[in-house]
Amino acid sequence: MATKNVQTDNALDDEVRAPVTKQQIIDSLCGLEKTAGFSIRIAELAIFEQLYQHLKGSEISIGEFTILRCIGLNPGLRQGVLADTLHVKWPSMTKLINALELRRLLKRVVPLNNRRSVELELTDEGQAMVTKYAPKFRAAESDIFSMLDDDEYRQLEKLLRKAAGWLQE
Amino acid sequence: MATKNVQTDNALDDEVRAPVTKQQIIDSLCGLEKTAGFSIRIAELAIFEQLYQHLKGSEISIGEFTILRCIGLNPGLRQGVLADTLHVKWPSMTKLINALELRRLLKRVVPLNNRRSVELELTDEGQAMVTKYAPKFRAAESDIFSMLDDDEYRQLEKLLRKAAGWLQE
DNA sequence: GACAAACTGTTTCCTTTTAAACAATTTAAC
DNA sequence: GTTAAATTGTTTAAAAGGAAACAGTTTGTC
Repeated sequence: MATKNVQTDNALDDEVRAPVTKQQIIDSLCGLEKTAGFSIRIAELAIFEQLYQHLKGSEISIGEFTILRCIGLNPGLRQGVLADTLHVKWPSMTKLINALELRRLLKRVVPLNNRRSVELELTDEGQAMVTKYAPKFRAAESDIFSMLDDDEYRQLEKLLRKAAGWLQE
Repeated sequence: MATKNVQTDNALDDEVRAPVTKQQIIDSLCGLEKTAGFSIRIAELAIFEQLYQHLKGSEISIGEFTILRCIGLNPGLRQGVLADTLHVKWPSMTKLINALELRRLLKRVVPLNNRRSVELELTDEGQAMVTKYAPKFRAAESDIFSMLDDDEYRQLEKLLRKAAGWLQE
């Protein structure tokens, strides 16, 4: 009896299904209908791995830069609104803002008319940091999305913004 | 002296910069050039919050379903390749696969010709789970992306897939 | 064949993120 | 006015995720 050779069948199968590449796996799932949710997750993770590589060694992380830029463009922004906008939970935002405040990149201002809330403003150092790193982020973005031509990039941006905006409130 | 009223200036500012909505903050950042990286992150987070809501109470999470579907479409898939494809680290994949194996939704098969590696296959229960939940995921997807018409949806999927695929290897 | 190097996963430990409970302030109802 | 409910953040405890070190297996070199 050849009972010892049970696994041989699998060894045979191996030759059939052989080396599966990441691209083939992606394609197999994307071949199904309605898989933008999957695609957007994979794309986002891939893009942020790249962005992290581009910017490692910087004084600020991607998330910190985003927070500073939001505040710079919207002075007086409340902390909770910022958290909700960026889809991070309030406790996480508390820690992030604490760290940035300690580094004197932003200020907490408690307004007279609502002492529960916290309004955020950049310090001069914070503004300088945004100014310094904005070009680096733009360059990284161009590099990472080099597989798309200008039209495709704009189209993608438009569609993403429509999706994100719609789901926002 | 009115030194006590220092904060009054801020109270005045409040009226000017007033209530900032999430949409306005998104718009302020998207108004800049080269912000697809930001948009894709916000969109992805928003979409997965929705998807989570649609599917909470299910027997399997979004990630678990994705793993099972990948294995179902690519039987014999190696664990490390799957991890790299889905952009999770190997230790995380070990935990996920352990849990799914304990629930008897998949099998680990160690091939004779390479006893280092682990090939993954669905059990009948695992296959049944995929079959059961696939329609629910499709329905959730349709609902979540209802802001896009068919053309826009297909275009988005195409662009995301191009970006993800390009960055994959 | 024996030893070094590469491959493939796993374990351990630490950081980050989240959920749940808490505290302070304001608004609303009576 | 007082008390109940809503708003806005913070703290604490638990879960998830990742980096570094580890272990077993295979391949290549002498």
